[in-house]
Amino acid sequence: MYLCGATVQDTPHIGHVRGALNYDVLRRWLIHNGLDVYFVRNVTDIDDKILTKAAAAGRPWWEWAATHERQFEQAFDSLGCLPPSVTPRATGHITQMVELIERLIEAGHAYESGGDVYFAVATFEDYGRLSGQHPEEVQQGETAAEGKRDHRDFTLWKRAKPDEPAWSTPWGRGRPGWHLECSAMSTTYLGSEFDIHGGGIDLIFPHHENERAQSRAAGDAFARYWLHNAWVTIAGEKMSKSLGNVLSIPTLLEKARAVELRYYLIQPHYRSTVEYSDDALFEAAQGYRRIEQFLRRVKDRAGAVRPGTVPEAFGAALDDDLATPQAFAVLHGAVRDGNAALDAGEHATAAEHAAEVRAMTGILGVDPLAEPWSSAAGGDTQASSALATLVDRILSEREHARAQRDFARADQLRDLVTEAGIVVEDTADGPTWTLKTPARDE
RNA sequence: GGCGGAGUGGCCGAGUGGUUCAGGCAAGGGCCUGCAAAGCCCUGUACGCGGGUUCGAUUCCCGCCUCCGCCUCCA
Repeated sequence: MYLCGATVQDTPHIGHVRGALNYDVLRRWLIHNGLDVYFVRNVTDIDDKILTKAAAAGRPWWEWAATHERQFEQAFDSLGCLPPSVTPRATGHITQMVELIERLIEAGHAYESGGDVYFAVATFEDYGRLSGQHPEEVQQGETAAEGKRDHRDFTLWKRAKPDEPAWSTPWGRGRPGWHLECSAMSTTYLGSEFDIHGGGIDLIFPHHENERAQSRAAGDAFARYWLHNAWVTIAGEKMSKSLGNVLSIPTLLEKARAVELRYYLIQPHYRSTVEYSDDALFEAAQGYRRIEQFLRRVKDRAGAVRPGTVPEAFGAALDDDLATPQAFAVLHGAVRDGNAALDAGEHATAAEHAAEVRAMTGILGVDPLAEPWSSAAGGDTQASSALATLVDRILSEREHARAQRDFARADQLRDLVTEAGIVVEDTADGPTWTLKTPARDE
């Protein structure tokens, strides 16, 4: 799989992460099915915007890129994305790009013009096939370059301007065009033909159309399947700096736990627009806590829970174009049935459902009992053993009081721990307690 | 101008020619509980508007309205 990763020009936002999460779920599902998934997520670390922003900040462009690359990596990691098999940077693959351009020029699909190299769109009959665009109808960009033979032609290599980073090539010094980078990096690691190429819906045209044109014109079969995830919008609009509605990951992680944010973003179908709202995020978090709670109940009352097998319906859902909404419905069904079994005192049945729940949440990357969430939660929802002993003692006192029907005393003791942020539950097997999960506005 | 997506019950969010059809959150009622909490059960009868096809349409066809995206190196 090849995923068009970030142009590391700014802080990652919820949209970047949404795409990454969709492909992470797909990847986990493929791995679960026994496939050997080689996952490439590239980094575009040379680009106009990086140069502009770095210059504005008075920093070297490479430092600017490295700083933001780190931020993206942290964002992906914090949300539980499996690390890619490889994370190629554009600047590390100039050699492969130059080779690809040479092949295209040789085949008559590209031409050099004043130090720039362009792809000749008219030489590739299949142009427009991926995006459904009719080349003759495409609006001409504002920056129509002078050296182009045809306004639809796009840049493979740009001649260096003074003071810009540049690499030496047979056509002079310059830097790569964006579309070219992905063609070169994907085939370098995945071969001339590979299975899945993903990215955001905006990349269909022109980015992916151009990638496909270049690579196929050069003789590579290229991607067999294309996946495009939809946007996260805010108040019905796409996020953008100019609207001032960009939701950065650090900001969001103040509102909800990382696993809850992940849960929120993978629940809708990847091709549906997610209309972000705090309320919707909090609702999703509530839904997640129900699952978390169920596993905790089972663990407390029926012992350790290991991941089991996934229900057939769950797999059928994911096999159908990654239908996560239906998959979640199956998951919730298992939680409900498991809870019911627990209420009925059927611990073995409850444990079976819990095992299914762990298997399913594992594929979705939100298993509360698996890394990284099990340990990440440690600081917040678990207490040190000394304090745990204290709470147990207090609750034990309360049980004595209850046994003697001294409910005033019992409630007093419960209030004591409740005020400390502990939630007490009385079950058929005795009382259990847990630290209160931080809720909204807290 | 070209290409594409969307309008579903209080909210989020699936889906389909008809009978139960999601699922979650919230709400109301019930069970359980000393009281709670958690959990379980029940309830709501929705599909932008106007036509058409059909025994029957939210789902198919036609028209319309509204919103959004891409064609500017933005996931």
